[in-house]
Amino acid sequence: MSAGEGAEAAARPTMRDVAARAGVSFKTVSRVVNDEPGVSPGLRVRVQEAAEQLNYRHNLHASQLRRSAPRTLTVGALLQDVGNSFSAGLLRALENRLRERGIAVLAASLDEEPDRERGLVRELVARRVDGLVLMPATHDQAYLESDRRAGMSTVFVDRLPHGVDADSVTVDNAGGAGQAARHLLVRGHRRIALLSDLVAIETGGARVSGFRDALAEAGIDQPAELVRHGLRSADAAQAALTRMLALPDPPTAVFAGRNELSIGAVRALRAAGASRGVALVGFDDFPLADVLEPALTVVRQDVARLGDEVARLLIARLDGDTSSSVHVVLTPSLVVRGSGEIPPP
Amino acid sequence: MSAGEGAEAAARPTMRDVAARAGVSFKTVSRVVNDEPGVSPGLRVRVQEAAEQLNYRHNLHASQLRRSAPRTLTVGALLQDVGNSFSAGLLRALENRLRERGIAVLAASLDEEPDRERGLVRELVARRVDGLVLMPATHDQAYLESDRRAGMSTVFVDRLPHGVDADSVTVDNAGGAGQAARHLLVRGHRRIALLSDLVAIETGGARVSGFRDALAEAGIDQPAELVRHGLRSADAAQAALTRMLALPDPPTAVFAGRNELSIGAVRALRAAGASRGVALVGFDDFPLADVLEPALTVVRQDVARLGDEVARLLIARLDGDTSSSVHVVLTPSLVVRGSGEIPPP
DNA sequence: GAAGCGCTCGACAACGTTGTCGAGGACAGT
DNA sequence: ACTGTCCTCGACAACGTTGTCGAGCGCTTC
Repeated sequence: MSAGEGAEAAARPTMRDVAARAGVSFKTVSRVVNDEPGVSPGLRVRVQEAAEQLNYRHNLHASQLRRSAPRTLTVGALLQDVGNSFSAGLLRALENRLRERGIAVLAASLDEEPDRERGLVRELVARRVDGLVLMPATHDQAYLESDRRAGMSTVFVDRLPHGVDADSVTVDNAGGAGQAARHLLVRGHRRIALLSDLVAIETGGARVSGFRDALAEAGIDQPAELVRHGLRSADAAQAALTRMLALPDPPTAVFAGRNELSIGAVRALRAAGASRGVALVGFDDFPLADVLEPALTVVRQDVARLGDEVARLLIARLDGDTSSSVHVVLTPSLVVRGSGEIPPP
Repeated sequence: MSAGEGAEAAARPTMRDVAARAGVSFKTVSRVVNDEPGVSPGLRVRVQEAAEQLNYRHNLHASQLRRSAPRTLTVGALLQDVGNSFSAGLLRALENRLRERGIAVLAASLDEEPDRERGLVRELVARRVDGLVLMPATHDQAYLESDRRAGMSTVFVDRLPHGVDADSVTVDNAGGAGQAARHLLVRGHRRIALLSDLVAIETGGARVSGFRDALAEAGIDQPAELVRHGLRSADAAQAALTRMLALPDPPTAVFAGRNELSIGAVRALRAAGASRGVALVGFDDFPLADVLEPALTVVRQDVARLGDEVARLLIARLDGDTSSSVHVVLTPSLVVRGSGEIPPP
């Protein structure tokens, strides 16, 4: 209709077009665009005006292709699920630190699917990201080796690397779960239910073993009826705990290994009218934990801190730090709010 | 130490390297990598083996540069804050739909800062994203015009475009707030407090006017002491409502214009011991709204649906749809849970 | 006033890939 | 056996940019 044949997008102007309009060579345009020295002030403004008039936009792909030290100023963040509060908070913290350096973040979710991880890594490598932040869904990341050698910096987050020697920032899951267990034990609880996601997920497994080790130290052998693994959702946790509460000898306390499972547990206790009778400690804090009744006692991981550490390590690697791998372990803290301090009957 | 001078990253193999190893021309490698016809089966596997052995990785930047219909298969998502549940849920929904098409998402947060929006758009354009999903922080997006003409598809989300003719997917904020108001009115409330974020934020403004219009229709003139704008956080909302509850003639119901403000309101009511005495309706659902006591009645926006619609429109544009702009408006729904059904004293 | 220096600017190659075109060989039809 | 057609494959240019190098000019220095 208006311009040409309708759908045709006007071709973007290049440095050559700007050069023609300003009456200089396109190399001079390159110098101006990149703020390089060696252009007289008068010419510089003439070029800038020409660029402005033509709506010239620098092409980072062409630039990156030619540069001697190629940098896409892009990193990938492969997280468990960018929609959940843990991954989302982490992503946000990463963004804050990386943006200061002009680095953009390609974000994607893995949903605990190993194939998805491998496929997305391939894509990110094809896009030549400078770095990768990985919350792995696979159990062996040896496949990353060749791309790391080719210059892709990698930092693992929340879970340790396996089969590859890379930096990581994790949380002491076993220690945190142990804290939770002892918190309940000192208050006299002996029948404590354990709700857990897949133990194959590293963090979940560590929480389970940290928890059970603490019980074992106290000489308690947890019966199978009070343990449920493989709970993938709040609904599953709710159902599992509801069944336990109906046992002849129900638990007097509950430990939920992940925030969604805590929510399921709260619902189950609520439905059974046991909110104030059964103690509950969750792993992972979440926005409204303090306005529940009773307010939820949790083991909190500092997500912002986690993201900061990851960004710090990644930036150091991008800046050429080739020292040996660093493994930062953050200690989670127990936030006492009420639900975990309910005594046994 | 081990290889060369330490920090030196091994240069990545190119199609030429693969070609040399397979004993073919590099153009043949290109054909194999892109699954183009015209290569005999035998040669094809020989090339694939050579690529495998050298850990060859396709370079999307070089590819995109040369292609006649350049596509980076990347879109930008500029949202309010990728760390909050609304933006994060939206991002996740977008990702689901876009990944099916092999499109990656560059995500960033605007924090309601106009300069940040303009700067990030510049960056995304320099990266030649195929499309842009924008939850604008500016009040005029005319600056997008030239880039849109140059082929960047744009879909607005949550807020309408201004100064530019682009698709949008929004929620009927005024209608939703009106629903909330009428819900309280039919139960007999007359003194209803209004907690709102900056009215300059489009969605917030629409909610405020929808709410006040509904009150006006019922012949109610809301006194200034029951209205607070510019509340940027849960704490601010809590403080504001706490003051209102201390009035000689306190509100019998509260409408909170955003989920964080609802949380502040819950805390204020809790602290004043008024949880069961003052009705509360919030705008925006959030994960634990149903386990509060009383459970929170909210106006819910379907975030997944929002993301789906945005992705659908964006993909259509990427596929060359040049029909005139579409403005999808989703109707939010009132989720009745208890807090909004408390009668006036 | 000649030599030398420093600054500005442009010509050209190169980055890794895809698009175009044509060479060469196998095969079918006459 | 000859022509024509199809298929496979390679040579080369081009995408938009940066790196290298050298030409041209004005200025200082002895």
